[in-house]
Amino acid sequence: MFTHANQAPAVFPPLSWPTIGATPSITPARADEDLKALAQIGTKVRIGSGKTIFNEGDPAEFAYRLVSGLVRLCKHLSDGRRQIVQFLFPGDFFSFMELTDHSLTAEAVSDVVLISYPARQIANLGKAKPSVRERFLTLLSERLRHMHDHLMMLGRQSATERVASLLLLLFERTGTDEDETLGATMSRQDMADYLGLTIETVCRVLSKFKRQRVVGISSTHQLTLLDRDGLTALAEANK
Amino acid sequence: MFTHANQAPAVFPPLSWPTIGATPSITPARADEDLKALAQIGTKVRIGSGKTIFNEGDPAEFAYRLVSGLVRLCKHLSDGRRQIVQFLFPGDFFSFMELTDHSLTAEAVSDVVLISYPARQIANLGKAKPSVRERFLTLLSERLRHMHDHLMMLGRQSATERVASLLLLLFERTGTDEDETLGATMSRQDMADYLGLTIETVCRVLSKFKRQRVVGISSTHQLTLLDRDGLTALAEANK
DNA sequence: CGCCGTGTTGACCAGTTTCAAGATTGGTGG
DNA sequence: CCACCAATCTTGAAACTGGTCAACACGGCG
Repeated sequence: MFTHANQAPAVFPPLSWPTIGATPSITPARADEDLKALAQIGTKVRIGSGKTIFNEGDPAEFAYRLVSGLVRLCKHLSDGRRQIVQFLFPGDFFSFMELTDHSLTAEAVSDVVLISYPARQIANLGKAKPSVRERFLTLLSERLRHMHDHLMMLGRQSATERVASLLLLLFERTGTDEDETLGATMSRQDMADYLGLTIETVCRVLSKFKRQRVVGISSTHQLTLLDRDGLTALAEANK
Repeated sequence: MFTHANQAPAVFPPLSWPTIGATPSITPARADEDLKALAQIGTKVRIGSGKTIFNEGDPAEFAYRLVSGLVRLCKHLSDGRRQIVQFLFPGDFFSFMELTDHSLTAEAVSDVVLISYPARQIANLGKAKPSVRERFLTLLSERLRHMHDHLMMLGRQSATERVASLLLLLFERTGTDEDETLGATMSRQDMADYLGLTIETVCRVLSKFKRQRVVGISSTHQLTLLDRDGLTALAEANK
């Protein structure tokens, strides 16, 4: 259902840590070791499409790694407004390093398989293995950086730029090449709530992209990447 | 020039870590110890208003703590659009835990005094004292949470709600009480770039607030907090 | 086969931006 | 000390982007 982003033909779960910037102190051997240690304490969980994994405010008793499917992390306002803060793809860790309560709600966008790790054991592992802690820290930093881009997008970019950016992200993270169809599928509402737009605006921009032959839209609303460079040009703004 | 947020009448720099959520494992004694260790490796620096402290992409050779004044962290687009990601107040740490390069530009909003710590020594201190590392990690987590709120603001809130939120933040962080005037001062452009709005919109909203007697605006554009509850109601949206 | 949920499109509307004209303050130099 | 200039803030009017409301299309499912 989902393709794994740029990864060696690995079985579930992906056997590597997410690619992160050069971290000289962490050798591949060490990485594998860490992964093994983690594997010891994880439990596989299945979640149906649309189900809530945890709510904002719940005590953060587990950390997770997504194996397959798509998850959204979002924030809700009392009047129903919603902002999606992050989409999670297979291989992604989430809810690590939460202080005490979850600061976001996690929901399954599709049927999902994930591995849950008791927070307590993660903490212990962190104490025992500095390299693991180091790695989560790096993950946090990366997250922060992505957040900066998201802020810029919501604060300063047009609807066209936003939609183009999201599509690029989706094609990127699912390893979709030109002329391939996006494996991951999400509703227009999800796109809109990630982009700070309405469903209708997302639709209109997608229609425009279709007319411009940058993406294809099938009868079942599946998206095909037709012209990556064209899309990149539309997302523009990148720096 | 700047008042310190809810802090004991302390000399510069504030002698406490920023208040963070309950962290049972860190005792006050330990905290003081950490601060002392940090103080060993810091150097005081003075930066003039408007000057750049570091640019996005520069190698991250130092971490900082703001002593007095106001700093903005921002991202620039090639066409000049700008998004302010965070304002820093006295006592705030920044640029800790950067991977290799700075992901944001830091500029002095006012004349500023800060303490710079060589990244290398911070790393060493982190290795030697897990409690320090723990603390920076918590700071990162807190930052991430605040970022979620900022995202929601830019993605889903009206101009009125945004301006009200920023004012609340400023009054809060500078410890301004009702009928007091905001110590920290920033241009309308800075407000606009934090809020994802234009100068003119910020002006209009502020004028409205003035008419509603929620804030006062002096002839030198200084802001006075008149009705905190009124402002809170306007920021609404909170959850 | 026909309903239901989601996506698409159009017409109209609202909030925000853009453009442009003052107003006010602070600084500079006569 | 005052006139003038530059920078910033404020306000108004018009333009525009994106939002709202509403109709319709279409595929999935009972």
